[in-house]
Amino acid sequence: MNMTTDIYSDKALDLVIFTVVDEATLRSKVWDDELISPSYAGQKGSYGLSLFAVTVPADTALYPLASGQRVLPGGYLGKSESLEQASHRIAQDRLGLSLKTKIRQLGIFDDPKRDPNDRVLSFAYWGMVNFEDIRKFLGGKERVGLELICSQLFMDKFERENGTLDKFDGVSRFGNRKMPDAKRKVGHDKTLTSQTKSGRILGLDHDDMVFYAWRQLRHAFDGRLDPFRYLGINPLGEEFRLSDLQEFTEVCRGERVQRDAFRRMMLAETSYLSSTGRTDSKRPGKPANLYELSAPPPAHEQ
Amino acid sequence: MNMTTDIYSDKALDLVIFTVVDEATLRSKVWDDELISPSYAGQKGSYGLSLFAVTVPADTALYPLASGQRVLPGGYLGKSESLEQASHRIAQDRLGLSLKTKIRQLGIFDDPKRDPNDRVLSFAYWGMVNFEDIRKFLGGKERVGLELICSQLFMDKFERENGTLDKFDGVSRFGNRKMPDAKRKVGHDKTLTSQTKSGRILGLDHDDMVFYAWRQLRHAFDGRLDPFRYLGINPLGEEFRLSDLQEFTEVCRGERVQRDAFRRMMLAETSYLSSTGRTDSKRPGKPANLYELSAPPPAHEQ
DNA sequence: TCAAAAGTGTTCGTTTTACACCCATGT
DNA sequence: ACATGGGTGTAAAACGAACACTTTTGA
Repeated sequence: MNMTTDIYSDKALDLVIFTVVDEATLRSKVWDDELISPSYAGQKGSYGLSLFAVTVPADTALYPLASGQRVLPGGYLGKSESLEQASHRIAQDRLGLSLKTKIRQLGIFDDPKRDPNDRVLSFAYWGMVNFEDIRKFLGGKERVGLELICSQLFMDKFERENGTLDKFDGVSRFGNRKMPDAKRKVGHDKTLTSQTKSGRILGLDHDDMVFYAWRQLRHAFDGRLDPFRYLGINPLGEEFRLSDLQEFTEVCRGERVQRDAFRRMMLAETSYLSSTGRTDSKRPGKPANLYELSAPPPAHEQ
Repeated sequence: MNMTTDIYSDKALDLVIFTVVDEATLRSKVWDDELISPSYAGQKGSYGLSLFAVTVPADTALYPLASGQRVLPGGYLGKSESLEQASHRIAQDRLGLSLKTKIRQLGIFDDPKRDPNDRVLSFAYWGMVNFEDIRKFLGGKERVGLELICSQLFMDKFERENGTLDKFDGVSRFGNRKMPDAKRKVGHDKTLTSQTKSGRILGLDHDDMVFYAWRQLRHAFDGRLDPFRYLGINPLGEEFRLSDLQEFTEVCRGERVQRDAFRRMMLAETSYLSSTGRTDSKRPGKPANLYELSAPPPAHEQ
């Protein structure tokens, strides 16, 4: 616990902390519906797995431009700490969270923000935590909550409104990218919340931070490399169904994968999975083979 | 011309400015051999195209840790300017260069540097300029020079010493990445200059900046998207041979491409090239068809 | 006639995609 | 029996690497 009072008030860090949780767990473990946005109240249908980012209400004194809105947890850089250390301290101070997971630099955000009189540079960092690790710190005086980024239900809805998902290189509530049109000579076309009719979700420029952090998160799941080794977490537990891993992947990437193709890719020679030999029949249908990560995600070294 | 004296001395910007030039042009237009590193003096054989980064001697007063070494051009952030503006002003002040090209953020470098008593955060930016635009500012009181990153000759040499290039996902004087082994479950293995026997090239942590900027530069050339639209320059002139574009690509990526495959990819339906109908027979061999960019790189808007 | 570089045809193996079918369980 | 998801076979299509061959110029 670092009682840094000696801080640079012109150097802020904002954290995009992702977590993935299924609807059933969320409903049973989070009692305060206001902490989840959009709220589940009166919501029909099952969400399945959902990807969230941790948010807090904007401190009106510090962020006059964002009063009443929610923002990413942030803080100032201490004079005697590295950026990496600061990101861990801020997670600890603001959320109570001990980040054992790997955290990565996203970039510098230069937009006018917070006190408009004081120029503040904002360094964004991102990482993913297990839901269990953030769960107990939700709510409280700080009103720590979760903002939905993508879910199975969100993808269904998006598909109904915008046609098939495979025209997109990933969709989320914070924006998406259209696939290059094959005929057009230009690259991907991105759409952020600032350009949609529904408008911005968080205060300040934090929607952009979430969007770009999410774009980086997606990289954890391309190729056949172990995403959990990259992220430094193990959200699925000791052993899991392939379909669980698939759902996890789909929600993080904001796109659908074909079941048989996914299975074959994951079970290829070079895979990071190994069969445990056991099966699970807790759910309807044929019992599923269970798999585990060949190498556990390394503990985060400081 | 911005006479900013009001600066943040704890916020620095360093610029990785790439340029590509062929040996003949370099020899005929740069009279001072000391500005090119490694020097051409006594060098046999043709370099062909080469990729360089712009460097300056370290200011011993400002950078006691790097006295005698060369470093990237840099400067401090002004109180009234954005990071983007600062990067342009620094290019102007330090080099005389009007950056009309697009410049991109690379990241924050937090290492101890410059005055060891004063904590300085360094924001790295990168971009590519046409050789003609930087040429006239080489030399002078500031001793502006070029540091080789990759060239056809470098790749030849590397190939002789390390076996075939296709085990690597790009090679350069500032480091390389080995391809994932297909059997191994881990990702790419990178080697930076700090880990090689030849050791670091530039002072401070600027080798790392060059390496990571170069890794981003490589992205301009993957896929079938127009690299020059991405970079904001047009280094090949109005019309060019496909083999010129190929050499340019190879030197920037630090890897070889098969001639026929390259041709077919570039001339596919979705290409960013269009034939001008003219041919060029200035060089030996069959006259080459000339091509142009379907869309010119957009002028950089400030 | 030869070297040099441009440009094309064709093969072969791999990867991707799609679709269809079979399997094992609980109700 | 049948709904529900798990798991596999297979074939068409797309892609990529490799190789060999043809073409057109200057020397």
